[in-house]
Parts: sequence; C-alpha cells; structure tokens
Amino acid sequence: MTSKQNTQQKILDAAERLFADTGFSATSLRQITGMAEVNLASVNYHFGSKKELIQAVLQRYLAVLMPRLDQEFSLLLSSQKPNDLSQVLSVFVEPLLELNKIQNRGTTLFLQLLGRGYTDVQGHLRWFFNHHYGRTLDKFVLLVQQSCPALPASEIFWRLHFSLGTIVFTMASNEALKDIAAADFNEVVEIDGVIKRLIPYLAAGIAAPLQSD
Amino acid sequence: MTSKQNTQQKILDAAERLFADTGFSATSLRQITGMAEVNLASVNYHFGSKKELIQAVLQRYLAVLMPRLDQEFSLLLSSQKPNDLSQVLSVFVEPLLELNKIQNRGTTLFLQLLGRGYTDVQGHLRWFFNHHYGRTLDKFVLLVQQSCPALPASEIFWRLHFSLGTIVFTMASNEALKDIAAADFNEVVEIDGVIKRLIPYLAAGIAAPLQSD
DNA sequence: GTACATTTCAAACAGTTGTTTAAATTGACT
DNA sequence: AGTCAATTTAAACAACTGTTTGAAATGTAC
Repeated sequence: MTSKQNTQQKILDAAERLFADTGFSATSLRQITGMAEVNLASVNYHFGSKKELIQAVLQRYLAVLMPRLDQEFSLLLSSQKPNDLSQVLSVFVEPLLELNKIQNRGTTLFLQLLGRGYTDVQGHLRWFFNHHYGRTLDKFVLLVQQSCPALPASEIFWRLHFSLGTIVFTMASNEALKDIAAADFNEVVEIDGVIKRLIPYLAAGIAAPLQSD
Repeated sequence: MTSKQNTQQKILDAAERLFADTGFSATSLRQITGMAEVNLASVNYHFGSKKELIQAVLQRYLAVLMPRLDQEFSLLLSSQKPNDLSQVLSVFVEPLLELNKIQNRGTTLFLQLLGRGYTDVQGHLRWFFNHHYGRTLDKFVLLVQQSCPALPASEIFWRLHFSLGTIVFTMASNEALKDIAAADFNEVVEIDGVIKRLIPYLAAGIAAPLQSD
C-alpha cells in the first residue's frame, strides 16, 4: 500500500522534492507536512529540527554514493600510471546514475539538492559534508593532480571549484535549462545527457594550458 | 560629510552589502535599515517594495556595465574575421573591473549579486535582466558562435550555461574561496586575479572538442 | 512667518516561520 | 482485559517577515 509507508519516509519524500524545487530555506515545514499528509509536529518529533531533516534528506543519497565513489577512487589510485582526466571524471557517471535505483529521478533530485546545499545555506551542510566525506574528496583531488602534473596545486584548487560551480549551478537550474533546450533546439535532454555533456567541458577546462603572463 | 548622503544611497549601500553576503531573501529590510541607520519605512517610501529595491541595487551596476559591453560586442562583430574565443571573453575584464569606480569593491559586489540573482530568486530578476539587456546578450552569443564554428548552436547553449554556473558560483562563494586559497596555498588573490584565472578555464571548456559517441 | 510638499518616524498590521506543549490515539505485549 | 510506550494530533507559542498608517519633523518658496 502506498499510503501505509511510515511517516518518516513520507516526510523525506515530500521534503526532497520541495527542497530540490525551491531550495531549503524557501520551503516551509508546513508545505512539507502538507504534501506528505502528516501532522506538522511530526517533523520535529522524528527528525528533531528542520536542519536535521535537511541533513537526513541528503544523507539518504550520500550514504550510497560516497562509499561507491571512494572505492572507485581507491581503485584508480592503486594503478601505477597516472590516469587520463576524462577517465577520472567519468568515475562519477555510473554511481550518480545508480541513484535512480533509490528513488524515481534520484540522480536529478540529488544533484539539485547538492546545488541547493551550496547556494542556499553556507554553514551546517558544508561542515556536515566535509566531516563525513572529506577523506573521499581528498582522494579525488589527488587523482586530478596526478593526471595534470603540469598544473600547480593552487591552480587545480581554483579550477576544481570552478567546476563545482558548473555542476551545482547546472543542476540547480536543471529544469529551466531543459525547458529552454526543448523550446529553442527541439532537444529532449535527460539527466544522463547533461552529465555526459559536462565531462568534456570540465575536462578541457581543468586541463587548460596556463596563461603566459 | 559621509553621514550627510541622502537616505536612498545609504539604503542602496547597505542593501548591496547584505544582499551580496547572505542573499536577497535571507536579508530582511530591518537588517538593511539598521545598517543604513534609517527608518524601516523609508525603503517602501523610496523604492516601493523589497523587490524593487533589489532591482535598483543591481541596476546601479548594470546601467554602467551593459552599455559598455554592448559597445565592445558591436565593435568585435563589425570586424570581418571571426575572433578568438579568449579575445571575446576578455572583453568582459576591463568593464567589470571598472565597476570599482562606482563603489569600493564594486566588481566583487556586483558579481556576487549576479550570483545571488541566479540562485536566490527565479522569477522577477531573470525577467528584468532579459527585458532590459537581452539584445546585448544576443550579440555575445553570436560572437561565441562565430569563434566556434565547429560547435552546433545547442552545444554552445549548454556550454555557455555551464560557464555562467562557474562565474556565478565562484563569485557567490568568493570570500570563502579567497580564505581557503590564503590558508592552504599562501596566496592572496584579488578579484582581478580570479577573473584572469577564469578566462583560460572558460575558453578551454567552451571550445572543447565534441565527444565521439 | 505662513503655506505647502517632502521626508522621517514610531507604531501597528496581517501574515509567516520553526518549535513546543499536553492531550488523544495507536500499537504491542502480558 | 489492562499496562506501558510510541506516535499522532490540534493548539498555541514567540519570533520574525514586508507593508501600511497617520502624525511629527524638516525643507522650500512666497
């Protein structure tokens, strides 16, 4: 029975949709409990606070995604030769697309939430993420450094953040971009299409030659 | 006298700082009027509403920047040969940096506000911008298409939005990035340093070869 | 100085927010 | 049946939001 799932899950499902669509702070608990058809107070009862609900929504995906990524990174690091940058970036594709198994449109929802996490709130989510998954991120940075030996570490730092901006922004405005692409170019682009368009763009940007001056 | 500037300007100055730091919707009129040391009601008296105040804050920069960009774009379009992509992108540098003449840290503030405009609100700012400056933007897109004749228009559309994401995100988290760069790499990076790092990254990404599959 | 328009001000408005409370309901186990 | 804990519920809480009001203050022109 679809109506017999427990309250916590109904809240998480409604929350992630609303959070992804309109952002964390713009979504009220009354909207969430209204869509989930549960009582307002149940959010605080089951999750403690809105802040903790936000973290729980993200954690549902991160708990699956990050260990997989960590494993793939370790595998690439153990190979002797430095890896091609496109290969390193392509590691993200499959684990991200498998988030669709957790939930309908899981990949899209997660990436939108990630975007919201960076643009909406500054504090607690960044800490939450670094605290839980900082080690995994370090492996990824190391891989990129190995595949771009000509670039100083500081330049890689900046370019990876440039790339994070691309991803986060693209996913946050994903719906709008899809609509424009459909209207202006008669293109139907799904989330995997966007991801595969991103790889060559990001790879070229990160590995761009240093300017002379 | 610094304290004798009129109320409107005091409101605009305070508003742009708070908007840039914490976003439009997260900034309350009471914060703004508190920092500006004016009465709460004066915002509605002078600007009508918070929405119109946001537009006025952006307009102070856009009214200077966009005509300059439009002029530069027209100049490049009138040259017979297609222009190098890096040249096209470099057109932004000087006009952006001249925003520092309008205000202390004007360039940084404007770019942060631009970022907030895309991540914070969806509706009225996008309309406001397209309505006032859509023609100028079209010229820029045309220039990019001319300098990348191998890329289909739809691909350029996606890649320009990827690039917008980079810019917007980088500027929104500019302060945090500067701090990290200073702590981890002993680097002092000002806004013009960030802009000049962006150009080769963006140029390489936009002009990246199409993937085969 | 009188008249008039512009601007400032404190106060209140109606609406929303996240959170808490205490009573009512449900469930499981004896 | 009865007991106890887990859960749900409606109501209220205090704090905050953007906006409006009408009186007070200020500036300007005659």
